[in-house]
Amino acid sequence: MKMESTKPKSMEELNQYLQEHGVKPSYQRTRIFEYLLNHMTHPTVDEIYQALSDQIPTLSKTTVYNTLKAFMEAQLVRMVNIEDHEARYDVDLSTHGHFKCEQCSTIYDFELDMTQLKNEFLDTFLIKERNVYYQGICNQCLSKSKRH
Amino acid sequence: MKMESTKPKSMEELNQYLQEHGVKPSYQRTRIFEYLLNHMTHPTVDEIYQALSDQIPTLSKTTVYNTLKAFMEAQLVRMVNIEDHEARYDVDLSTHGHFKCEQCSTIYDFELDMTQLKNEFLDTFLIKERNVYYQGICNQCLSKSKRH
DNA sequence: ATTTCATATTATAATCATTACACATTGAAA
DNA sequence: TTTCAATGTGTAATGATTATAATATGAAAT
Repeated sequence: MKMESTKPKSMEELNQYLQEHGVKPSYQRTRIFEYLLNHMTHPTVDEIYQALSDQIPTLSKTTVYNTLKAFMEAQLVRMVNIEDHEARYDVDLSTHGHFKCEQCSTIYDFELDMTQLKNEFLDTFLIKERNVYYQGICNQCLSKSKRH
Repeated sequence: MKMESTKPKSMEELNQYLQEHGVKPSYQRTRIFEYLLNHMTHPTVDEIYQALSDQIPTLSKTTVYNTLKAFMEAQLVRMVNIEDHEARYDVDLSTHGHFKCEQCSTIYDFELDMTQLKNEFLDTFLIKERNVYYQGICNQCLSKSKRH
């Protein structure tokens, strides 16, 4: 099953997807994965916890941490460390870079052709993960400040 | 004054360099900058503090934090966030990527030609900083494990 | 159905990096 | 030498994450 489509997924579909990827589904895990699918804005642990604890009053923040760790190990999510001291999570596993706007704090995804980057030095290295983080001011904030 | 050369710098030279870049020199600041120049291994705050507190017994970790913050604002150092929850610092301001070995935890610098990365989406964005972080296993660790 | 047992969840406490704050020190200008 | 701002220091507070121990769950075995 592909998770790319924007069509809402049923709990059954999500459970099956988790199982296929070696993660035993549970109510909490499924709901957390569902949240990540519906909020591809690189949420933090706290954002996930706050959003879901309304609907799942017993939810523990530890569970969110444990679940994201399990997702990471199963390679279902990617950690985004563009901010200091706050891990963010991304279900979009396609190759892309992240741009963080200093003003509005939005994190944008952008396409990235890594194959363009040749590097002889790393030829003898085993590269498992590539992260590209840019920072600056996004076009929205730029046009806002121009208007004043 | 260029700080690239590997030749040891006198306190006077370092003071002058800091002053030129808008940082008022003090004994602590000069010694911390000297440490960064002599240890381009992307040290953490704690590593800097531990190393220097022997020679400067009154040194406070807060001073290390404050000093690095001042260096950052003066654009004398670069923060490396390749590890979760631990900022590292780099006096090498040239364009380069960082590779972290999962096994030996060494952080390698590698050359990087960012101009190769074209991206239309970001054309309207103001990019101030670019960070490229790779992870995997370095050639040293690879050859070690092959031998067994 | 009941027991068993591993796994998942939860609440709490502990840890670690970082920041805030209040006070002490320095160093240069008046 | 007085003054004043900037710098340094020690301690406490913060915030994210991890460790731990107790409870709950859920499936296999009886």
